[in-house]
Amino acid sequence: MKDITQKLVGLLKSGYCTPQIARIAKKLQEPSTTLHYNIKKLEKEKAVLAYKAVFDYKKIDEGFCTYCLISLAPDEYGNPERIGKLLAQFNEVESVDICTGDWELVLKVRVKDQDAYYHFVKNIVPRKGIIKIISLVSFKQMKTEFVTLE
Amino acid sequence: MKDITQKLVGLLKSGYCTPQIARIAKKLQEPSTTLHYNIKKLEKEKAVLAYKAVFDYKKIDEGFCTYCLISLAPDEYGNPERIGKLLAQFNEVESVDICTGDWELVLKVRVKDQDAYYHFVKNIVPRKGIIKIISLVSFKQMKTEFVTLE
DNA sequence: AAAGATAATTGAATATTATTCGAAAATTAA
DNA sequence: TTAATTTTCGAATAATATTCAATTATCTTT
Repeated sequence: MKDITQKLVGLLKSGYCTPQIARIAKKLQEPSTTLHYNIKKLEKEKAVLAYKAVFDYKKIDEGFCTYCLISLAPDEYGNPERIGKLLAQFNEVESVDICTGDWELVLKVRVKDQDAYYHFVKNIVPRKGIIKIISLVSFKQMKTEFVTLE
Repeated sequence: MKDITQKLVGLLKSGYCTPQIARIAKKLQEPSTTLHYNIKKLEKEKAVLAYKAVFDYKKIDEGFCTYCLISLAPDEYGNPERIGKLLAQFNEVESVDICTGDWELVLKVRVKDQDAYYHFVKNIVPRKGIIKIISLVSFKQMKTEFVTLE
């Protein structure tokens, strides 16, 4: 049997979706052509970056979620974006922010379990420029990507 | 003129989208009916919570983003979910996690600017049960919701 | 204020796309 | 091995997005 699921999840995680114009039109009581026009405008302005799926990550083997607070070496202060860009490339990384304060980078990371996270931190993160990492492990996700769980 | 944009953004932020089966079918070189079946299966299993838009938040007046680390009072340790649930209800809150360590709650918050954030923290967060809040302000978002910026 | 330019709204027609259905193949259970 | 269940997939249909052209509204310039 083909296992399409993995590929499917991979695509839907960051794209390959589209707005439901007819449903929105009904909801807002406006002609669908008007909504079509307004949606295309948002897209043209690049206010919309993507249309995507939000998952119950436990069910797609990404149940272990952490916030990763990263301190950079002083010689990296100049361009935290270098390391940020590097970390953004990993599929396990949901978000990368360059922040104020003691931790110059904040990541949100999703992996299968603690072992996978250990592997992530051990092999992937300790690149030169990173001085210290604090991991805040999520026990329970109550809201994600503006979507409330349960 | 109707200002549909606000309502539109509100809906697309957490739903009212759908997968593009034909496009996925072409990409994966599979019949669209097979993909349809597999997508419906994911939905039935509730592995998919929603289909939604990801925005360039600067362009929809939510350019100010922070991570909010919250310490709870000892008498709230028993059910951090009470406060979590409460905070999850705000539109400004992208995510709520119950975490290990010094901060029992971690929020991701999006508002227009620093003033709006001050208002959020001042009026909304200081509910009984919350002892301390640390705000990590994002200077630059390099990746959000699995979508890379730029 | 007026005139012209630009942007937004909308219905009708068309093009795409999702969905249903049924049959066959594959997998799993007994 | 057989029976039950799940998955694949083509053909037909239903639903939806998109294009187009005309009208209305808004903004700009004088």
